[in-house]
Amino acid sequence: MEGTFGVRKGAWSEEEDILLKQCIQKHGEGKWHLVPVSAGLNRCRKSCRLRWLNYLKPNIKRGNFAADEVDLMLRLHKLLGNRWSLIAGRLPGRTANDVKNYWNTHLLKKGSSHITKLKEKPQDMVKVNVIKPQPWTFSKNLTWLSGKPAIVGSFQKKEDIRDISQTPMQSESRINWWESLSNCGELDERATCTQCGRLNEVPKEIFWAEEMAPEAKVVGDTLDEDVLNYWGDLSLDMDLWEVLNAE
DNA sequence: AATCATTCCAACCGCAAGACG
DNA sequence: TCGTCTTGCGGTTGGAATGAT
Repeated sequence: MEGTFGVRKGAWSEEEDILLKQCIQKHGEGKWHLVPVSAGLNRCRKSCRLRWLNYLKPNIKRGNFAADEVDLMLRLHKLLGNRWSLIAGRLPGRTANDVKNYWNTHLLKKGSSHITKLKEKPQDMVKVNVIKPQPWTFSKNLTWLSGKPAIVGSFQKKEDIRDISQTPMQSESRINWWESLSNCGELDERATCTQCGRLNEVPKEIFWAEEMAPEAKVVGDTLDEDVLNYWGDLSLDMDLWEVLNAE
């Protein structure tokens, strides 16, 4: 399994995986042109990058796609076409390769009923009123009832609550925004969407909804990670919005 | 049990875009 | 402005696994 210049090709061995993992844990992602040498791998940089992104990277979700993942995939594909990386960006733990493979094997070839239904819709139905995503924050009167979900507040548009002068896409604002939240002591609960009941879904609702009025629940312990996840979701929605807005 | 067909997914390839000198 | 290098993306392929006969 050697290609030109003696570079190894084909399936990765366990030893190669370990070497690649160790290299990236030590030096971090990026600089792929340096990875084969520093990892001691007889592989091309593209092969290393692909192996990491599609298989070795932490938090990659294996196994079958859940029904809600498929549903979201179908909706996003309807909007974005074969832009697998953008679609995968909205499916936590799934890679662009996963999404593409799933689409080609499960949905495209088999003529999924979902696809059929979507194709039956007139084109003008597809063009939803996409509202530009905005950072949202919590109202000040939140109360958390221990152990049980309680509707105690709602998400409100940022300008109603706190002055956040920078937009999400301005580079430095991501950290500043997050730091300001974590320091203010007001944001100490996690939020789920009242419609789907899942964590971190509010940004998605912002993206999909034609009306911007998602009520929110407060349901859990303090998790800084949740706010960061929210922020990650929001920036992805901004990416999608920009793509759609450009077309 | 053997053979052939199909499915599925990891990996490869070529291209485009961005960074940089 | 141009050329080179690197990265990231989508399309495609190869082969292992599974199912059918």
